[in-house]
Amino acid sequence: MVINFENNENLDLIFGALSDATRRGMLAQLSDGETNITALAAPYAMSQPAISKHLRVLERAGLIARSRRGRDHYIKAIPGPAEEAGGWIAYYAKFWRQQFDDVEAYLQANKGDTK
Amino acid sequence: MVINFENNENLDLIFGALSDATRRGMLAQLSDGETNITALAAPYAMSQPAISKHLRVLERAGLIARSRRGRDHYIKAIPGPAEEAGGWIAYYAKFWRQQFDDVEAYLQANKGDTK
DNA sequence: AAAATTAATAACCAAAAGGTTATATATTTA
DNA sequence: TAAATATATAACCTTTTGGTTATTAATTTT
Repeated sequence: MVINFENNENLDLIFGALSDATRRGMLAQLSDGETNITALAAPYAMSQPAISKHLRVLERAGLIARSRRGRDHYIKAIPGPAEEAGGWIAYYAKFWRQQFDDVEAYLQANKGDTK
Repeated sequence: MVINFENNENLDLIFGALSDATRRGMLAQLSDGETNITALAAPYAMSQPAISKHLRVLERAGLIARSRRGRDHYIKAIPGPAEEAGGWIAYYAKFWRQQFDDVEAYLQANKGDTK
């Protein structure tokens, strides 16, 4: 199965969601396991609706799932989408790295040359 | 050396830069090597200033470098920052995946249980 | 020297992002 | 049942983003 990275709208949402420190912090916190929103919000000096919006962004990107138990909403991380985004980076970074190192090697090899 | 992922403003810029399909397309194209801006812009149905702005975003994120030869600007990808962002994902995805699979395994194990 | 090409910059616009306060809804606790 | 708690939604505001056209600057080609 070849991954189709081109024109993938999911990647817009996933990378967009990851581009904010508050949301990355929430995801980091979720590496300890499922939490309710109040606990997730605790570290941030912002209003409750702001937290709610950040969670919607993460949800829309498919990075989290929500389940309700009474009045509490429990949030957990879903690994798939982030892995997909990580895959995009890993795929292309290999090529960039290759060229980068090639140029380095070339410069190194021709270091003592006269003009 | 332990990487400090917390409160890393670079990640804002890097993930933000990666959240747009045009910019991802440019980076993908740069996996073939250095190109001038005209060639880089060719696939996109947008004005030249728009291209210029996308390149500034990539540059600000540290994802590309520019060198001038005459009137041409040549662009190449710099692998480091993207690798850093990939590292962030890889680091946390491991935890998310672990929990995700643990829950799966639990549900599987208790499949036939009566209430 | 004039025309063409490559790219940046300025000024503008609409939509999206990230925040706020006020209010509503559901559930739990006292 | 009344109060407290957990969360969402609505309405609003400011800044950022992604695009445009018009213009400018530098270089190359004719």
